[in-house]
Amino acid sequence: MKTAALPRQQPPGKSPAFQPLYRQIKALITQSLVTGEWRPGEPIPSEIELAGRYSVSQGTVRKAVGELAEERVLVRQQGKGTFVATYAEERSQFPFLSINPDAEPMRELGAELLGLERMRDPVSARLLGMNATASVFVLRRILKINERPACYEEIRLPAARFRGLTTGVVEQHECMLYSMYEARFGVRMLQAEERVKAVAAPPEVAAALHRVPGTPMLQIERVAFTYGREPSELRRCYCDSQEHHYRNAITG
Amino acid sequence: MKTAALPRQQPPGKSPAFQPLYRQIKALITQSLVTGEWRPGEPIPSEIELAGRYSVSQGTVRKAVGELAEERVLVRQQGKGTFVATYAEERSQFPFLSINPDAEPMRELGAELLGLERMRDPVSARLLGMNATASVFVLRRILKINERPACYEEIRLPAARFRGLTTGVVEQHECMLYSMYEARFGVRMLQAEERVKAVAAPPEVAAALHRVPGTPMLQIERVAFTYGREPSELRRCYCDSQEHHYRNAITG
DNA sequence: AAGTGGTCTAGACCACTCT
DNA sequence: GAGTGGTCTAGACCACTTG
Repeated sequence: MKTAALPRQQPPGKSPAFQPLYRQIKALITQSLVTGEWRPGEPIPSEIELAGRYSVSQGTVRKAVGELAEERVLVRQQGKGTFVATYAEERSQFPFLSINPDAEPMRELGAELLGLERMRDPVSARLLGMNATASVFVLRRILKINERPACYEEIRLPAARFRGLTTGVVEQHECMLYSMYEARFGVRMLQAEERVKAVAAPPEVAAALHRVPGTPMLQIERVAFTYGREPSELRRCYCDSQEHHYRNAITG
Repeated sequence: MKTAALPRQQPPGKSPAFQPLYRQIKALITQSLVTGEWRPGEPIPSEIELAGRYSVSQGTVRKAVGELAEERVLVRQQGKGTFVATYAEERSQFPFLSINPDAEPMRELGAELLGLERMRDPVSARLLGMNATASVFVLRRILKINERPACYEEIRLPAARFRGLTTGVVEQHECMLYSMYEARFGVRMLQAEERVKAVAAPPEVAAALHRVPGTPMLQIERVAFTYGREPSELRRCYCDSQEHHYRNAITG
């Protein structure tokens, strides 16, 4: 059986930047996602078509698509095709939400919008990889789990990426912010990093969650990333953990 | 090219319990790990040998081993072989540790043993999947990060699995409990689930960590699982989050 | 040089979905 | 029945490690 006489972008061996063929294919597919050639919810070409397009075997395409599927960038459905992942129709509700009720199951998520403003904030701008003078949107809301207030959230978004954001847009999508980001602004969040601390609730947070000031609460700081690991959202969340907890599954 | 005329343990199709061949191979390999045929740190047979042993192709073995490597049950080393994962020589220090210093990098982990007792505890026994009258070891200690006290931990272990545990054994392995479990008792932890809350520090915890009672602290409850997802360790940790935080990376 | 895992191909058959 | 992803095989070549 003859071997692929295909042009490799990097010769194997010494080169530190060498990537196997399937990684190169993976990068090409990712590129098509970034440029919007295939949009969330849409099918991408079949494996056989992609193999032809990139002049590699189906197996190589499978390995590239497999990694993207593992990262939940793509979703494979046997018999139907491979689709760009989307929050819109996904049954995997509540992306990135680690807060759960202690006793009951999570039934319903709601949000009460407190305010939306646009401002300059050099610290946030830096964390979002922007120029220090760039504007950010600041959105404050109360998260309700099973109809009880659970969290006070402050969300910071780069104004450049979210041009035209209004309270109307937010209210239209209720609590499904990530679904809104994707549908209205084409920004899909893929990863997030959180830092959790225990703090005494500041007065305005305590008031909003109907607790006495100073109640111990979880303070959760999150940075969320889009394609290419670009930071595109900052959150600071104060969570009342008297009836809720932060859940995490760790693997070795 | 002829197709495998091999005995499948489950005919494909309707059967809900059907598992592809590589999963069956994976189960057989896992079995050999459970029985101790291959022990932590040791190499398992080469892919070609395994293919012969199970009468499948190397590709099928690769897929089974690949999944186990992803789950960090096995470790592949190009040119050398495939090894059973172990904490002993691993550079991946501090398994399951989510606490990090805010400012400095994590340099050094230390522990001060407060006590070890054996007792009956029906609640813990139930969580560990044991008979309610079974005994558990209770181990209390203070975790020090970069030489500063950071956490107060209570650890509960099933006495049956950890027969012969003494303070001497614990002190000999210092803070490396998981490495000790593996080396002394053949119990390797693979997964853990944590629930985090913010609470006011109880008096004895506050005293141990040199804080005033009532200081907000993270309360982290953990269940850790061995092969086959058997719960084998319970932890409750109070963590002073004034100079530390709980870190979590979430993926989609 | 021999042995190991890592990549890639080519082709077969299967299960599933849709028309 | 046609098309899709899912599994499995067989064989080639590569990179890496060890003697």
